[in-house]
Amino acid sequence: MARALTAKGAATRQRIIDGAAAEIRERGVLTTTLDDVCRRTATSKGQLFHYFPDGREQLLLAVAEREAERVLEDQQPHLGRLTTWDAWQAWRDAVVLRYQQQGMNCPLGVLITELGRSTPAAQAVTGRLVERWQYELHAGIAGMQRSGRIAAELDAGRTAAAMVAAVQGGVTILMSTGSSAHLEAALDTSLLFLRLSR
Amino acid sequence: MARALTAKGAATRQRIIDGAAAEIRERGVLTTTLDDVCRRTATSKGQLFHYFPDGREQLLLAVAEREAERVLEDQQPHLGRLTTWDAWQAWRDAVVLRYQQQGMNCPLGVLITELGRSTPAAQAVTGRLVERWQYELHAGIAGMQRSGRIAAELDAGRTAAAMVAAVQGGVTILMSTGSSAHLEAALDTSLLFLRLSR
DNA sequence: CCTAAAATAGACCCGCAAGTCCAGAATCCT
DNA sequence: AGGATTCTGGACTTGCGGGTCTATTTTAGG
Repeated sequence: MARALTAKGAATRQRIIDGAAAEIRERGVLTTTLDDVCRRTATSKGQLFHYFPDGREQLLLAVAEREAERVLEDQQPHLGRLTTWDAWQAWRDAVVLRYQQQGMNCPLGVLITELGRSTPAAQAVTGRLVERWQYELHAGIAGMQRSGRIAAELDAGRTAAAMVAAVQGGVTILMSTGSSAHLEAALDTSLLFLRLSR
Repeated sequence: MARALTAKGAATRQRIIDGAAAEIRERGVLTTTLDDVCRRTATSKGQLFHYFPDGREQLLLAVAEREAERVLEDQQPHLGRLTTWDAWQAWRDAVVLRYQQQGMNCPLGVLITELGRSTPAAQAVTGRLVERWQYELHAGIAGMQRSGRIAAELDAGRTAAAMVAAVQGGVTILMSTGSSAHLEAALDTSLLFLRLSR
């Protein structure tokens, strides 16, 4: 892809991704058409296929990558500094708040279910996200172990994996029921577990 | 729906649901067309719309209800008899096995994400499933508390909610990455938590 | 400036799949 | 038996949306 891209072109391309992401967040992947994206971003089909020659699928993948970034960004700066119990609590609150605000639309989740089956590229996006997320939690737990606030015997890697799963599940349930009760229970129970292990 | 339904008619209707469910399990909701279902179940468009006047959406909802039943059925008899640690372990193994076999296709999950946004009926299906699932786990925990194997102070309801979320998340990650590591970590950590609390 | 490349516009094509319709076969009921 | 009802088949319509094509405008840069 030795593609020449002027500043204006790059801006348009980004505008398309952002607009598509917003549209998807509001109305879902399935009901979002390329014409919708064009209307919203004040672009034309020509431009869309100019910047995404492989069409819809390529655009969705770009959106998925962007949304995956957001997932982690929105947990910062807490996620990167899980060195005290207060920090863990702040992180927990940030996660709950973020997903309560997003409500029942999880663009990333739907994108993955739509793309994941066919494209290995989409699977890679999810894989990397889960990996990074788990890595951050792992680092947090390990740090707390070093400072003696969590028992050293605890398997930090497995516990981090379990926490990622718990949050993911809480979000999924929030998505389909509208209630954040499960997400909160999952987070609180996870934190309680970390405390208990000591 | 004061609809007359002969025995033959009811059988055909069921055959359509089963065939659609199988097709969806194999190839996904998005790529399953009504013609696919007709071909597989040796029926015609006429029949399909005869039994599901509201078309595709109504059929998908019926399939979702059926799949929701399966989710709980496949965890039995373990889920109903969580009275010993061995039983919990057997349940854990059953869940892991079931989803490993299902692989990356979670018909229910995709059905919900496709239907959930629009239809409140689909939301109700999910809601009921989560509720019943959580109820069973709650009962199991409460029983273990009564027999003194789990600390009485533990909030059984919230813990059950957290476990449902954890399993759900593990399944979601299994779906998009193909690895059951997170599901297993989530289940094992949950059980460890129950044991630890004592 | 002037030219080549990139950006933009939007009309058009085309296939697919949901949904319609009607005719004919099987069945129920009394 | 026979009329009503339900069941079945499949050809047909229709709309939507992804993707193509070409003409025009804008920008880069020498």
